[in-house]
Amino acid sequence: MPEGHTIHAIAGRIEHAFGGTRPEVSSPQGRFAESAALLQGRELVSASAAGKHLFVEFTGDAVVNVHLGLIGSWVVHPGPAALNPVTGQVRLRIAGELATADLRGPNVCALITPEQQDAILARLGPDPLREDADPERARTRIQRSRKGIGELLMDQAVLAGVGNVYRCEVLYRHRVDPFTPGNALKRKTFDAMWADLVRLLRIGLTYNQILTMDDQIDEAEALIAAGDADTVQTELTGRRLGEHFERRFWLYKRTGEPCLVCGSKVRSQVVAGRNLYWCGRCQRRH
DNA sequence: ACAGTATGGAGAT
DNA sequence: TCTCCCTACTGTG
Repeated sequence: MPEGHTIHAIAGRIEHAFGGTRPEVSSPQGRFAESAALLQGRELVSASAAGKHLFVEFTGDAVVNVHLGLIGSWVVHPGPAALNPVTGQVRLRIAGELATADLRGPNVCALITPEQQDAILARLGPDPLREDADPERARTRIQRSRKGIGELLMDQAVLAGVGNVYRCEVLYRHRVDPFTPGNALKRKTFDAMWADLVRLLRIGLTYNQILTMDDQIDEAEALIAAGDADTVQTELTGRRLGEHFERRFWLYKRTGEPCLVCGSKVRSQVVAGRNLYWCGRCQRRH
């Protein structure tokens, strides 16, 4: 269930739970056992995210690089390992007195060096969730490309952290035809979509849920303004995953159903390896 | 029991 | 463009 907001949320929880401590590191499943043994007894310095990549840094220039892929998950449970029995395929477990974090089904779980981490960072486009993101890098690449914007948004070298739901929904929110060539996309349109992604991903990160409907966004921002966000971000496990708001989108997985604005049937087609949903009437080149 | 699905991406062809 | 990997859960027989 991971787009960039999920990965940043996990990094925050890992750092909050284990930063500055020397947790137990193990691989109940066995597939990361050798590396886990090397990390045992070291201090966990920090956890951070870039796009959909997660980095957990330990002392001694050891970095665990995790990529959840399509089906991975990393859940931080309250309480020590003794109170959290292993179930299923746990590739990596990090456990301390206060929390236990179980990683399952990752696409990547590897022990790397800081240099290798730099190499990964270098090939990622700007991440709307990072303060150091430079949207001009993404804009330049898009405006030099003849590929459709619906394809470019999924290219992590162009823009890091956006996945299939945010791609479909942000294009709809700005009424942009997904097949608009990058070099035909207006600068103003890109700037507006980038600003929107920054906003949407932040809300998604805070509530552990992708929200793209205006009424839900307004409600979430009101809760954040009222201080609710502090509660959410300091909880070990975050909000009960996906339960805080009703699951509802403009287009995502609504093939054949009426567009919520014009009523014409939502269309879908595989683009960049995943199902793209769009409205052929509302979304235009601009 | 088995098939199908999932907010991803790499490598082969 | 296809094929494969990773895991858990849902629906069907």
